Amino acid sequence: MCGKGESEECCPVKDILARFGDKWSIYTILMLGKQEKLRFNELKAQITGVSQRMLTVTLRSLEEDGLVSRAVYPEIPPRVEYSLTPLGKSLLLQLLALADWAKLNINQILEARERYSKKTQPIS
Amino acid sequence: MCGKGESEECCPVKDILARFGDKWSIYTILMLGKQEKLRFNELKAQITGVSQRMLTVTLRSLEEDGLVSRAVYPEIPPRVEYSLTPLGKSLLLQLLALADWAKLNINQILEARERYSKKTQPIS
DNA sequence: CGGGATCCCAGAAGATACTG
DNA sequence: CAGTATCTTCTGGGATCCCG
Repeated sequence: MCGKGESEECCPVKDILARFGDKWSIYTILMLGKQEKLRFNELKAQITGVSQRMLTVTLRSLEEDGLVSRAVYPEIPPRVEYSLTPLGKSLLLQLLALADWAKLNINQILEARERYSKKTQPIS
Repeated sequence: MCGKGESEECCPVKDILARFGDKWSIYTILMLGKQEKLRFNELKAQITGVSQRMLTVTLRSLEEDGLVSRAVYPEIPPRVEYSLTPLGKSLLLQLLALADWAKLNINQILEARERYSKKTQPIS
């Protein structure tokens, strides 16, 4: 059962989602899913608002979980390429399904939000 | 394309996930998926570590997005029952798929983490 | 070029107390 | 019982500087 005793152990979902439930991980995975191999600054350019620090942190975390692999080429100037591991690709499939759901239902959610704001703030 | 210009608009995924990508939303949805109808304190008891404030906030947010419905019974003492809306149930399906993925791959991830920690800290 | 290290702040979230 | 209000504490994440 979930949530009765040690929620961490019995419910890996929470643990897993705690990892890529942050601001940038999912984005990063989706980007790497589109293009197979990307260099640091290519990724940074595509993820729009991300700072280099957060991208570094995110990539490290994904690497730690075995979702992303990091290839360093000892050249001058240095080159580092990131790509999804097989595990990362299998997660990608789930995220794409979730993305499809989101695209399909975004309007319903936006409508619900409007209805909600009108219900709580019938002011003016 | 995602991430080139207005990432919010072109990628509803991010927006959606920003909503239930927090600490408790997914848990809450999974709980409501199991039991159909739950009162506030029942939920609170099952979600283990959640504070009553965070549960309130989470439920409000889910209600606002039309994922959860809230039924208030004007009794003494008051009773409030929460349940998933049809939209919430459709999301539940996605989350269950994600949960399955997590359960299936949690070991690989844990192994990857161990490998990583040994790679970076060969100390002692 | 691809980061690591440090500083700092806003906002998220916990604890506690009060209320209809 | 199911919240709201307030206070405090903690953490995510931006800015900046530096280094191989």
